[in-house]
Amino acid sequence: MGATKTDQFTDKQNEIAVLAKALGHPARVAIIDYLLKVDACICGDIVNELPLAQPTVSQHLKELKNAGLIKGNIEGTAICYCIDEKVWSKLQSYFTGIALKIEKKKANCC
Amino acid sequence: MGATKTDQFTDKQNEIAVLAKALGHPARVAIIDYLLKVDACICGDIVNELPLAQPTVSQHLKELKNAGLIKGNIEGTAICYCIDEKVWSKLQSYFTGIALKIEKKKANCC
DNA sequence: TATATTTATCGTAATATTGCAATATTATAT
DNA sequence: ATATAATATTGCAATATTACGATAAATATA
Repeated sequence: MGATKTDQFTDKQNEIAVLAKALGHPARVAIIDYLLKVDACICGDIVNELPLAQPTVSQHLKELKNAGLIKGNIEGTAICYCIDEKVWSKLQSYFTGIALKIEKKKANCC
Repeated sequence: MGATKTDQFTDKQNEIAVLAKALGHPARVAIIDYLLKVDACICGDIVNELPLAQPTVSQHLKELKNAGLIKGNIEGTAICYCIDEKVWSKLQSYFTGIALKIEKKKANCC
């Protein structure tokens, strides 16, 4: 007991859950914020931008990368982290879809 | 050690993280899916729709409620769960905002 | 009041996450 | 080759999550 029953849910449900979970920590939201703010792939500065030790930041970056939210390219001794564009449109359409469904009912609701 | 440093991040970052974390489990995504599918507030059936024991489902419902993603009204011996509309537009605009920012750059990126 | 029904809470075990110091790895520069 | 810089990995302690059986609480109905 204690292990998520991934196989009992649909691929789509698991995919959204993985992406949402990756964003489910303020440090990781902050990393995304920063990557968007500097409007470029950023090499290095991320650790200095966060109130956490270097290994902790590295771990959060790894989780964001595993989920597919960012990607990292090696640039000499530094690593260049970028927003990975692909999945973000999935998230946008997921939440836009929900917002549209919510718009359309209103009636049946308590 | 081991406790999230919530106070080191902005309210906005923490808010998104809380909402994302609440959706960071396939069972909770499935609950949202179901509430949207039946297109109404649903009293009762949720446990039967999920491959998990009743206490587990109850716990997931509680987490969704704590995050503000759903709300529950007592209806006699049953409880009526609904999508809570407020926060979903926040999520939509958060992800739409990101998608727009991603559209606008493309150039500076590796 | 007694019984059935529905949902919540408690207790507990298994697993996962968070954070950091210490260490290792990788690439550049000297 | 050696030193320097940047990032990753390891190991560990604290905390949180996940799941479920057992039990409690609340309401309806006989």
